[in-house]
Amino acid sequence: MSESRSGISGENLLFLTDEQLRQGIEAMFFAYRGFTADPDRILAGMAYGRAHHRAIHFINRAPGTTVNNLLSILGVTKQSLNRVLRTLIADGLVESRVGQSDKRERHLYLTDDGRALEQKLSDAQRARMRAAFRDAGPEAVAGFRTVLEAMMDAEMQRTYTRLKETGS
Amino acid sequence: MSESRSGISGENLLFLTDEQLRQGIEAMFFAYRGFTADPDRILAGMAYGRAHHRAIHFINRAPGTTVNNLLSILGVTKQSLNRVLRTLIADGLVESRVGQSDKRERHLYLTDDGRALEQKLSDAQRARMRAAFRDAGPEAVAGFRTVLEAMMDAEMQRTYTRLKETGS
DNA sequence: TTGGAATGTCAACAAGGCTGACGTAAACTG
DNA sequence: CAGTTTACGTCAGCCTTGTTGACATTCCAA
Repeated sequence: MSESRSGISGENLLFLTDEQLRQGIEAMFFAYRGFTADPDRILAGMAYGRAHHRAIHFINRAPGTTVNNLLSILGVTKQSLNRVLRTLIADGLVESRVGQSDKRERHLYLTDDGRALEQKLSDAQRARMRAAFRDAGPEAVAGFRTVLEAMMDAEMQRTYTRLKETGS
Repeated sequence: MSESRSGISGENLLFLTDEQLRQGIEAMFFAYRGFTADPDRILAGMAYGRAHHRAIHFINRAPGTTVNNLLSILGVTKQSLNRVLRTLIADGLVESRVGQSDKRERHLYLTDDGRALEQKLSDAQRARMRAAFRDAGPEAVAGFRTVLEAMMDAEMQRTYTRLKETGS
């Protein structure tokens, strides 16, 4: 099950060696640390953490999203999300509007302050991503995205694609 | 600073637009969830969490590593790591041997039980990685690794490379 | 022999997950 | 219209995993 399987079939499968997979695993681990490092540093000063960043990111990405929708994107419980949203709303970074057609729903929007923080955080995160993309080149970037997409749960893959199409 | 910069230079820089970067960011977010999902599920049953998995992984990867070395790989405080190590040692998954040349140091090894758990966890994680690699193909995998490496902090890049060379 | 390094441990705390229970208002449904 | 379901909020309590600060021990090295 965890045997090396080099060069047994027609194509070259050396990239599927356990050693290669392990390197991929470690690359994910170390890279994710870098990925979150810059926004984390900014947030450390304030009373916010990574969870706030995620909420702000996806509210900005899909303005007017409902709480339930955000919940399914973030993959946490409503209690967990609520704790974060409560502080963001209290601090005037997020606005929660009662739905028009369905008044049970709350639609979430960033305020001007919220957008300002979002900019600051994603500028920092994008700067690193941009440097990495530039260093690696367009073909490496395409491969990067292909592998990441294949690594997602099926449901998250759909969410990711939906967001991608909404974006541009 | 966060302006789109498409097609201004000689080469095609469309892959560096803010929209592309944002998609990269979201891909990392969703993929990392998938990346940790399988081991997390296994660990949920036991009294262990992701921190235990990480410790076990790197002790297996570099048997005999000192606590300090592990600390710098994992990037947490000694108190945090110690809490994890203590339970692993108490449960007989990790063995801590006093150093021979320097008796202040503790060298860490997996026991047979520890190796068994490591196998179980990394089998699960590798299965997903293998499927993703296979779907994406060798060139995408190469790109994936190039971008991830460029995304790491410089220090982690060195750690990653050192481990990589030790491995094979 | 003394200072500093490596390690371990105690205490306290915070972020951010989780479950369970409960309440309210709105919408849906028979 | 009555009853059920849905969306959301909230309280209480728990867990893991991170943090600081303080302090003890052991041992190497100047």
